[in-house]
Amino acid sequence: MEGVEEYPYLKDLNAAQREAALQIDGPVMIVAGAGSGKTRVLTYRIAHMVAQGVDPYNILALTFTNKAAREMRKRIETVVGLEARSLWMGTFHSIFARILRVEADKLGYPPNFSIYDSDDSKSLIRTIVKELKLDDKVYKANMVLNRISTAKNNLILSDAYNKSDDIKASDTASGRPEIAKIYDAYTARCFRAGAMDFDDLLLNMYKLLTKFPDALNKYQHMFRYIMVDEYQDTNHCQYMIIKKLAAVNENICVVGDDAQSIYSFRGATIQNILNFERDYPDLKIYKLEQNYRSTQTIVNAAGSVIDKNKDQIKKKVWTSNDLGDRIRVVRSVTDNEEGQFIAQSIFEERMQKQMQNSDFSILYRTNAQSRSLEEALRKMNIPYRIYGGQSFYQRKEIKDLLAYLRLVVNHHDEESLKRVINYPTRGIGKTTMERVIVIASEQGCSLWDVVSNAGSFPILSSAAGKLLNFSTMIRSFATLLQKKDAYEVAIEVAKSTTLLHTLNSDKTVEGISRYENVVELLNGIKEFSEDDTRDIEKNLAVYLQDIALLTDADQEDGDDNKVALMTIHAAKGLEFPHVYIAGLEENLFPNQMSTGSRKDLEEERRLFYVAVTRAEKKLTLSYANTRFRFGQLLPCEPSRFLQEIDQQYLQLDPNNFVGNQVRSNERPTRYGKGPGMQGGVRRPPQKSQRPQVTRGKAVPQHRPQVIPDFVPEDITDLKAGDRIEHQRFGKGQVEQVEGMGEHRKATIMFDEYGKKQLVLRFAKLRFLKD
DNA sequence: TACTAAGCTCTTTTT
DNA sequence: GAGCTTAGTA
Repeated sequence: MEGVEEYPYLKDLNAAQREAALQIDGPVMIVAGAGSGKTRVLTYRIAHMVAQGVDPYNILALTFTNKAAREMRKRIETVVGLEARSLWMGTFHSIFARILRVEADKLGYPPNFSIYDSDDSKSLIRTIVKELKLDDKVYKANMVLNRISTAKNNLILSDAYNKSDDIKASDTASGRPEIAKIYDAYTARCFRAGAMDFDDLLLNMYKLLTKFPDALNKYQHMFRYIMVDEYQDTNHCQYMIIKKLAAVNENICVVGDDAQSIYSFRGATIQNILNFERDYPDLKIYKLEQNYRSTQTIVNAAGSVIDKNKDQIKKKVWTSNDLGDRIRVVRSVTDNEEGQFIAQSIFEERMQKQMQNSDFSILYRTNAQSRSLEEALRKMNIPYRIYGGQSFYQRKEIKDLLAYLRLVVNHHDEESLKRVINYPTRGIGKTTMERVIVIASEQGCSLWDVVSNAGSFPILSSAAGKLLNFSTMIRSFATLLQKKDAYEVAIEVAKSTTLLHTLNSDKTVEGISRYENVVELLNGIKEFSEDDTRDIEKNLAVYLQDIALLTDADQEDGDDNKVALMTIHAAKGLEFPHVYIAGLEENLFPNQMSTGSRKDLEEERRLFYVAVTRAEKKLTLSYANTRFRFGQLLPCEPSRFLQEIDQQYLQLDPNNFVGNQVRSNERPTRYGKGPGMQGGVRRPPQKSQRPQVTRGKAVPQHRPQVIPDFVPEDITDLKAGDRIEHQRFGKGQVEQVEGMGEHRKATIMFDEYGKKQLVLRFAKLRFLKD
């Protein structure tokens, strides 16, 4: 190809990759199988643009995770140099937040708008449900938020939601006719608080582009080249925004793999790929099918599973790599044993093959699974790092300080105000806050407006002084914003609110760690203030908006050599020489919530595909016969995926049962009652989907015993030595009973939980006659 | 109003 | 097991 010698980096690409990288003009779709060098193509594509004289400032590259964005920026920097800094590269949410900050006034938001995370959103929904006097058992925050989120992702505003008969019918059918009202109130309240939730960042971007032609024009010309990674994971709103932005230049390139679409719960739809072909009939499609990452065994095994899906674009992923080892399948008796096995195995591999800790990764379906794995790794002194899970920024002490800072920047931020107004305690209790909330909704103003004018509301008279002190304090912090940097303001807030002092005086292990966390946060703010590698403003408001979109996976790893633990979702885009997939059990992976419909099951299968294709050299699949879940020890059955994998690729552990496992005919019941998730009851799996019952060794069924009636009267003559059973903690032996009458307390040694002290009046116990 | 223990409810995945 | 609510007590 002409001129290629000028760009030595192109030597790193194969023919298909090179074509895709060189085609920088016009609409392009790159269908990239797992491990096919997608990031490499994108990197060199951008490098090539810059080499061709395109100003990086005119390039917009959207990714789904900060990790992916940072990774790509780093790679581009090594090819292009410092110029890469002015690239518009980041997640949808962070790029749009940056733009909306500039354009906020057009939409009626303050430039310092707060970003509500899902906890804030849920808490707001809870308050609204309460205020509307609706049953919070029916209108569960999670469920309502999902519903609102889905609507927003499909560009259905609360007006339209109210007017749509379809929606009304389906909400009524599911027994929740008032969702429209909640949606209304939620939107109004967020707006009143000067806050956007995650979905609003997308939705408002869309509004900006549709309602303000000058803004549309500006960004259409600014983003001459647009690239979207993981296109299969975009939702309708994101699709529409991209379409708008690309409408003038049509230099748009999307990269995706339908087999790795694992975010449909977030509104992602395969429809976007089909729409893309329809919208740009003259588009060029490049298929990257050669896998450079994994052994033949792994590539083929992954293929043998994903082939079972009906919804897919057929493609043949292949590799010229070695055949490699077979995939090991390991059975353990309990989840703890599973952890021990994996830890042991990593230990041995590391020794025998001189591998690094960072060569290993353990993947799982749900965050809760990390606990038993962690324990085992810790016992074997294997350093590990958990990605995702409870994020640093979700810890209480961190949220507290951040809430103060958010409130200083945006006084109207209701969720932050509610969080800190009485922390540390300053005598503003529940009753007072309830009154404040009532006044605010009567007056249609924010909580801050009420708090800072507490004197004018007689009903608040007793607390007025305290409320005013609080608002004066917050205001005084706000005046600092002008003359001091983010770090100085944060320090001042942490000190004057006595937050730092309170934490520092708690000398328990947890207390010290909380204090250290806050100090770490403050250091983070300092770093941010001093960071000059990014071309952005550096005040507190920007910092807050930045970190609102950060997850724990985004913290710098440094040079650490640790085993990586994460959910499969978090593992997307990563690769490791040796991967363990833990918890391959029916109802866990595939997840219970997803075994109802074919679509859901196919998404689980794609998830499995993603997990398997993270492995380069070795893959170990693991499952346990029993697992502690939902507060109970439950029996587990091996995942159907173990049977779906072409058995020729598997190496069965001598003591494992895959293929000849006896299964119970009964599915474990879903926890809790009531209809299933979105829109009614899920169908039970079809008979044919169920793996067949064949001969083999029976697994003991540890079905939890249901104890119908715990009657407190039964235990009036409880005494030391009695064997009892508690509704929650199970069986145990009474060690000591103290106190008289109703106020007696018992110290009980529970078999499962160790020693506990219970107030007998409340304890739901019954005697065991062994 | 603040604090505590007990009880209840949920338990997928992420920005 | 975690996070939240409720009820009782100080």
